[in-house]
Amino acid sequence: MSHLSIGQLAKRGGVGIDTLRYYERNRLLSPAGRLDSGYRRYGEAELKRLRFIRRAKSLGFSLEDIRGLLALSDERDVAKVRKVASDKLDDIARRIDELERVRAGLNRLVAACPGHGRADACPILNALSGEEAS
Amino acid sequence: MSHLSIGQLAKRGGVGIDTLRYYERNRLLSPAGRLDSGYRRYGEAELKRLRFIRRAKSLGFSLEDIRGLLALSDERDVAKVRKVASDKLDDIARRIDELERVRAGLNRLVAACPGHGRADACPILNALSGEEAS
DNA sequence: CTTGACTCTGGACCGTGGTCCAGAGTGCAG
DNA sequence: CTGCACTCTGGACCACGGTCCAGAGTCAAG
Repeated sequence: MSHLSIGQLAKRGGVGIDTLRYYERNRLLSPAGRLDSGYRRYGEAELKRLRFIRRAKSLGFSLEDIRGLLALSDERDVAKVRKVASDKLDDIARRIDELERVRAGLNRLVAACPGHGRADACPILNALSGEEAS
Repeated sequence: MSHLSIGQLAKRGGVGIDTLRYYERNRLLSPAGRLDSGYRRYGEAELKRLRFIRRAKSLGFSLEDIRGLLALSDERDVAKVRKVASDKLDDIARRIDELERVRAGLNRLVAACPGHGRADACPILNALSGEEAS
């Protein structure tokens, strides 16, 4: 059952050993057991859990989010899982909107800047130091 | 010329006193001078520079970017200013693309999840713990 | 048995952008 | 002159997600 050392799990999960110990400290992933020596032992369940964590992270969930998702998954609470995912989606949408807003403003400035000539005529510098609101 | 105390500059710039001292430590904004007591004194130039910093920050520039922009502005190097802004625009576009990618993936999962029923049938949990790549 | 690779622990450190603290000194209004 | 608000310094601390370290102990192949 628990046939993986921490190094082997790290390799199979594509993370560093320190990351696994960090996850353990932060109650995301604990070893299935320990040898008498204190060496951690992991099994297939832990590998699956580690992959869950990695996938969720790549979808933009924080480790705290993931701790919640794992708990909901253990409780098999589909409605709450959906809510967490849906909230994260809103969060991502907000971040995109904000970046789009910034992009539009900056794009306008870059487009208006000839890239040469007097500094006084550079719309970028003017917008940054200028009197009027951006 | 240097009629502003740190507290007054902080108020007029909309930042905290500690932020000004932090900017000074990080070579972004230094006082115009000091009183014999060691109290910092700022003038209009520093207020303008502070507003420049705040505007640039709101456009997504890091403090390190801003340090560069301020130097370029002092050198009146319009071409380089334009390049920095243009690079930042690329950076923002990349971040937006990445978020869009994540949003699409998560959106697909949320849309497919009925929000009730067996946990085994929840596409979100399945995607996170599942065997196939997301 | 030896050797080399692995693992253990607790704690320090990274970058980013500040924020907060104690203890001492200063500026200004009344 | 008193009192209170302000400012000074150096350093610690926050979140986030790890990464790295020393010094000691362990495992497994040869």
